[in-house]
Amino acid sequence: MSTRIPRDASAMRKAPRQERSRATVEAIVEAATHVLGRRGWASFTTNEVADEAGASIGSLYQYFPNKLSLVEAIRRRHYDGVIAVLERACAEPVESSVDTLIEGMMQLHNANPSLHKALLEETPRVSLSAADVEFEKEYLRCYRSLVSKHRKGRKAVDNREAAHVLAGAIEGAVHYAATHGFAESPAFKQEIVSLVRSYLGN
Amino acid sequence: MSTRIPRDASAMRKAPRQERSRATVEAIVEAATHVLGRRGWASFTTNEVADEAGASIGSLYQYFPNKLSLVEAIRRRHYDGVIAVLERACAEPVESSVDTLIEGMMQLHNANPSLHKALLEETPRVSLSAADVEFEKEYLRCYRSLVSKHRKGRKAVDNREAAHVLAGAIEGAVHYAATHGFAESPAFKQEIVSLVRSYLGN
Amino acid sequence: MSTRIPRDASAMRKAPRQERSRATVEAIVEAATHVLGRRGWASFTTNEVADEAGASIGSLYQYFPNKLSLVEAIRRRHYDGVIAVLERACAEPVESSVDTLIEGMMQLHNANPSLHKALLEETPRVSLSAADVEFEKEYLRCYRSLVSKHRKGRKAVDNREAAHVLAGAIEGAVHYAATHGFAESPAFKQEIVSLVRSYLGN
Amino acid sequence: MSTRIPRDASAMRKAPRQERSRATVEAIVEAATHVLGRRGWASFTTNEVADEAGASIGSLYQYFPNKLSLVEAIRRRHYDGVIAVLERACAEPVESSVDTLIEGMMQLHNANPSLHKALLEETPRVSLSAADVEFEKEYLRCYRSLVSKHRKGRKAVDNREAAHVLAGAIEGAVHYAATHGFAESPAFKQEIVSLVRSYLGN
DNA sequence: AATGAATGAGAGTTCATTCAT
DNA sequence: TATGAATGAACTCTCATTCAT
Repeated sequence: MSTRIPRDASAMRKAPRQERSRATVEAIVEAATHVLGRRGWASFTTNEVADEAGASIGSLYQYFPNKLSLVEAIRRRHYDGVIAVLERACAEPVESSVDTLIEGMMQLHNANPSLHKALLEETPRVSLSAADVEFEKEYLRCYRSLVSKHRKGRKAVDNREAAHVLAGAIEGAVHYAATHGFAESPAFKQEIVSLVRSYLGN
Repeated sequence: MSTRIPRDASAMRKAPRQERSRATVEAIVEAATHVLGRRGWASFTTNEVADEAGASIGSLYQYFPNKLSLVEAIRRRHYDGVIAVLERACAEPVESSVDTLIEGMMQLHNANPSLHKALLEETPRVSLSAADVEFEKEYLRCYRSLVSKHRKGRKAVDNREAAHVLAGAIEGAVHYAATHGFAESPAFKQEIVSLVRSYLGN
Repeated sequence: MSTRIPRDASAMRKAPRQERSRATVEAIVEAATHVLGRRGWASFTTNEVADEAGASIGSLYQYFPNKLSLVEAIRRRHYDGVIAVLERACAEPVESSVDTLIEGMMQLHNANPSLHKALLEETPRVSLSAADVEFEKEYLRCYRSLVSKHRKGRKAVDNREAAHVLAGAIEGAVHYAATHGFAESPAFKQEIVSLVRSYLGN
Repeated sequence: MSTRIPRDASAMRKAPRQERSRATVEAIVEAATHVLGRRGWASFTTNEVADEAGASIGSLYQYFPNKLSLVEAIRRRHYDGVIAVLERACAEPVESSVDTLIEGMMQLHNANPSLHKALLEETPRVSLSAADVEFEKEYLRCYRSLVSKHRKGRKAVDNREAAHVLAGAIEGAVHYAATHGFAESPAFKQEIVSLVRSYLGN
């Protein structure tokens, strides 16, 4: 069935109160991650997720309002990883920050390539949940901070635009690497680094 | 039903021989394009495509072995557009080639944003059809030629790597522009151009 | 599952064009009638209907958009029967019209008591389909005509109100008879007739 | 799930002994009444009832063996109201009794129309619980008494039949009024009164 | 006595695909 | 060659009910 897309996919149906249920939710998200990586979105079924989590399908739906919300939970975790990498890079001195950034991004995407392919290329994006908006804001804040650190004296408006371009370009290059088998290549990584460096003027 | 993905998605079941058949096939691909843009992959149904094409579902399956092959046909057309842009850029003198390239890519993605979103973010990629491989080869040949034209005197191996990075980065930046509402902004386009120029050393 | 009620339950998804499909639709409605009578609404399942009709579940949904639409089709047939009885009664001379009316109504409800119980007491009513409105209009037209034939010289407004009351009362009495085991009793029928007669003033 | 109907729906699992329990049971029935009126039978869920009652689902099942028993409790209250109206009417002098009866019935059905619609048209009737039988007996006793008061000198057998017919007709007419928007109309009420009066011979 | 997490059978519905006409 | 009726596996999701705590 072609996955009628609901609008409210991001919210959890109810928060787990007891310790027991928190573990259940955790196991479900864990299982969903495995299943999505293994099968891809097209064959991702809620029953298999529940099975793998060792929970009943009923329990799954007690906490997740629909299939898509499982993937949104996974996406949220991915976002957390991205933000962490960005913040780590920002905290570095200028010289090493780009290296740290690209290294971190490559690791993130290469940790589970098929999962990220499914997440980025197959799963329908829900139309801007609150969490999405929050992520985007944080994400761009980091990129802007990075850009302005490298390009002292430029106009803020330009830096803002540059942050967008940089974000898109890095994501594209890293994703390309991950899907074309260059994820482990240090030379490829270096090449991305030099793309970023030359753009930022170092 | 979870869209069991077949292997032979790209081949057409049989080539249309008569004039009438060719028109039918054309109408079907046209319709598929509309439906995919309108509904997204999740609600893309072969019956709606046949309907919109003014053909019967039976006729559709006479020419396309399965649902995915419809999308592959669309993707092929997109590829043709990409190659055309690349070749146009290559044919230009060095100074204007980057501008032409980015301009062309932006137009391509912005002509039908929802279609491209569906094509790039939702539709499962068939595992390397012959056409895919062919496209990739041509695509990279163009990028390599572009890179080497700008970076005279560098080693071929490095240029090959640079071509990959450039391809990924441009795709990422352009896709970012298209999905974040910057597609019409000349300033954004200029920013991408300057990313590419600084990387290529001009 | 507690039968989320859809709004568009009355329309058929598509009209059967060929002879073959007309037969299928007919068989499905027939089967639905049996199943509803046998099981009641609570255990009325689309799969059993398809089974009993000798059709596949897919065929059923090709013509009926959802479970409720099956019952609406049945209800429409019941309505047709009611109208037929009313028109027959109207066509009679005044003296025998009430008798004919009650007789017909009793037969209608007693032909398949469990079906009518399910139809009238269990099945959710869809909020006023076009067919419903049409039926109500015709239904009341008949009752008004009946009332005014008996009560010459009364005001039309009063007759209109009387038609409503009469309709409700007859339905109630007949339904009571059917559900309490008096459906075959001529004495009971006569008692209803005398209720109606005394009200209409004959 | 298709609402497997249990036999023992009416019995309460255990009688509430303490004051607190009695309050809980009261709150649950109250909540069930609201939910049934608000949602209709199709979307009436035990979990929502418990929620609205401020009790846990476990507590609910401590006092009510199943979902249907909740509705039976509601139905019992409705029955009590009906009997009260009937007894009030019986206690009146002949001249005013019919008026009192119809007035009371109209009020009863119009107090919460959607609840009564759900109760009478949607909720499956359990096959003759003891309470049902008890109610029916009392109900008919009242109607018989009313009939015989008006129709002195008729045969008891006829009066018994008339009581049935009258009960059915009044219920039908009142229900018709409630579901067709005439519940507040004094003229409509008068019309029902005159139906009853003419039947009873006054 | 009360809680609420867990269960899971089973329902409705879709849609890619086939094949008789 | 074209049609469109027919198929049915497979999937999502609900909710009455139980039972460990």
